[in-house]
Amino acid sequence: MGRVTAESTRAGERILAGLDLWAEWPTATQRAIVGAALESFAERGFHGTSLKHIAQGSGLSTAALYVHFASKEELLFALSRRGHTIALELVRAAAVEPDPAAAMRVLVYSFTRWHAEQRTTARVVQYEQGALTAAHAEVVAELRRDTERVVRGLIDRGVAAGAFTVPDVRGATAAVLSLGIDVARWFVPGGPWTPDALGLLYAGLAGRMLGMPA
Amino acid sequence: MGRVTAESTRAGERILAGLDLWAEWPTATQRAIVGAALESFAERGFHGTSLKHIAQGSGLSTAALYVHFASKEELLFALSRRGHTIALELVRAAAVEPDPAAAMRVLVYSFTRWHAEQRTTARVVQYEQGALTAAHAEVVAELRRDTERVVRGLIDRGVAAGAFTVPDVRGATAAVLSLGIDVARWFVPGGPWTPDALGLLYAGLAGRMLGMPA
DNA sequence: GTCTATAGAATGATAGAC
DNA sequence: GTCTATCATTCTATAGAC
Repeated sequence: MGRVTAESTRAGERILAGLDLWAEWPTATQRAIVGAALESFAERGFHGTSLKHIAQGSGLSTAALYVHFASKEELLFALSRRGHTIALELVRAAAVEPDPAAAMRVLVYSFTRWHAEQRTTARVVQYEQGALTAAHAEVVAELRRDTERVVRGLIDRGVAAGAFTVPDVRGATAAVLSLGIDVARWFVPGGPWTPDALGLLYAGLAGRMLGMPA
Repeated sequence: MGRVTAESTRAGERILAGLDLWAEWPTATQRAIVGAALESFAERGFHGTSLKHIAQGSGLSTAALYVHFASKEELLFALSRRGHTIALELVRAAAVEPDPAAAMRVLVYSFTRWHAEQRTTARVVQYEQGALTAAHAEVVAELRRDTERVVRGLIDRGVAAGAFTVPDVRGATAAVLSLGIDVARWFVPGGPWTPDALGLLYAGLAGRMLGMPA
């Protein structure tokens, strides 16, 4: 199994390296604002964050923020959409691998590692949807449905190929996604696992859930 | 396996029936306040909830709330502590079963079903800790550590007895808890699973993760 | 124990100078 | 594009009548 895990790691690392959260915000000021908002939203939540937090975190006045973003909620939306897009691209990149078992290992490795490494972004993505306007919430809901469809499609493919054995494909999809997503809630750097080690561990556990031969 | 799942269901149902969230609040007014707070905290989060929400949800004025609770944060703390205590009692009751495999099935079934059935309470328990004062956060953190210890202890016992095979006991503990906890985030009544069906499904998936013979 | 009224602070967002 | 100043509102919590 050593070879297999090393391959998953390398493929997963390549995928993660190809994703850049910041591509949407080219200027230093934008990045300072988005970075400060990200930190505060992740730590205190959207409603627990005031513009003063974001202003102080980015070294600007509250008034200056409005030159770059129309409102606090628009700032959250931009962040949430970008994070959801990254997560979707991540699972899509993993799912292109033809062998379902290998694809699933890479997917769970990357998805888990991303939730650990980018814990701040992931928290906002996974837990602050309720603060969006209805129209904005629908945009990210569609991205979430796409992500879920990719994972479900891969499990379907694995079952059809005889690589996986699952009692309930939708249930297995929910479980695989839950493992990764919940990492954003509990993971703290400096604990028992590096993001890499956790990704490998969870790839193995997900494989067992899907009835993959060890 | 039909017999085994039926037994897990019955044992889990007995445990859930023995737990009463409301025992701490005997009067109708208290229950109205706590119920309204629970709904709003779960839907909008602590910081997204104003006293007006709670007052309107309970049919009282905002001033009347202060007769029953010292502050909004004390109300959250009372709720969070009670919910954490229920979750701890739940896993403890499941872990008394001598056979590790049976105990784990009952534990995952009950824990998952509780997070689905009591989704409102579970959301506040799992996602609003950050809004507590440092002193109150420490109280619930200790309850969480106790819960984690019970699950870890059961996995240790199963490994020692040869009933489970896991590469990393702490990692397996995190994964088993994550499966149940994350249900509070995504579960909606009326979807593809009843809380009972999801509990059974996840008990099976957790068993596979732990290397339990089917 | 409940109410109306309100204090006192903080909030999201805007106006207008530079 | 950034600032200081400020508006209008909302918030948690309290005062005092019943």
